[in-house]
Amino acid sequence: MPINQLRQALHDQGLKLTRSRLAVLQVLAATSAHLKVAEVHRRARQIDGRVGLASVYRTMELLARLRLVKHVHVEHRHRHYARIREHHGHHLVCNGCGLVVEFSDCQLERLTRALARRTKFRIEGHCMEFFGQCRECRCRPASNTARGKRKS
Amino acid sequence: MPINQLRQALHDQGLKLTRSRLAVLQVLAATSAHLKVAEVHRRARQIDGRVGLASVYRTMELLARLRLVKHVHVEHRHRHYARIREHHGHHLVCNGCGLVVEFSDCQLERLTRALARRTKFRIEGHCMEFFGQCRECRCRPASNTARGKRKS
DNA sequence: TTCAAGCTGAGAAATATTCTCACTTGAGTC
DNA sequence: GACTCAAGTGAGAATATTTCTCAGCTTGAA
Ligand SMILES: [Zn+2]
Ligand SMILES: [Zn+2]
Ligand SMILES: [Zn+2]
Ligand SMILES: [Zn+2]
Repeated sequence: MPINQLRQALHDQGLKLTRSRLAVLQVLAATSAHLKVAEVHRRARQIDGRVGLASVYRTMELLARLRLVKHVHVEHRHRHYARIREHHGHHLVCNGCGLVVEFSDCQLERLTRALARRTKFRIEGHCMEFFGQCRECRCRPASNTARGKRKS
Repeated sequence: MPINQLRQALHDQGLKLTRSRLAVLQVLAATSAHLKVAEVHRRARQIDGRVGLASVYRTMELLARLRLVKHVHVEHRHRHYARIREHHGHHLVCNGCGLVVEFSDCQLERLTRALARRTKFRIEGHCMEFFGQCRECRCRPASNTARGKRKS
């Protein structure tokens, strides 16, 4: 999302484009892996040393509300986020290096309808994720720091 | 899963069927909603007052390893589990009362193959969940304690 | 420049989960 | 039943993550 469009989106809700938010956005723009909040914070500080952890939490929550990021359900104790670029995006996640590939052709409409009919639920949404090993991690199984990324 | 089959499954791994585990299993057998660990603990204590919280955590982890329960990705701060009955089960979750309906016809094989081809990932698994309102909660939107269940 | 929300960072607080350890128990063997 | 011992336990401490609080700072508009 271009920065001016974002500024507009924030403005529409009476929100400001602040130092901290800019730093976090730069961090997200520079990676294609999912990150835990503490890691976003660490990287944001390299851009602007004054950014506080609480603000990163607040910003990630805001970005999730604006649908610019999304939880990834890796089985860690902490929350991981990945960027969203596509409108109705789902994620394919590499268990080795954290690389995230997005796709939007989830083809779940038919399943949704069938389930709704069968269960009498009003279905309001779904989450779907795939996980595995990316090409790079598959070819280099010994190293667990592919792409120079540490665990995060 | 009948109790003797479970005893056998535990035995095969050198594990025991203990008081705490039995209490947790009874709790799970008695509900069709997803539960957070603290709630499983509360209910287990009604069956056997000596059950400790740590044991419930350990038991849920064990049951997840045995594929008898599974995480549900509700957006709370704590972990929720739901029973698994079907072999390759996915969950449809009611946001109102926590009711979980299981289904296994996920029809993702084709999508999996297409994604693998396109991204060069080796795909090792997926998670998929649907959420919405069950019939009962849809008809009674004012109350948030449908089925006498409190938040958990 | 001035102003008023909106935001901020720091640290405290709340909450969830894991760990530790001395004691207990389940289940096999006699 | 009594004996054995590894597996399991409960209590509470420890750890980790996330949220809250609040006095002061910033952003964006006038
Ligand atoms: Zn990888
Ligand atoms: Zn979808
Ligand atoms: Zn319901
Ligand atoms: Zn499936």
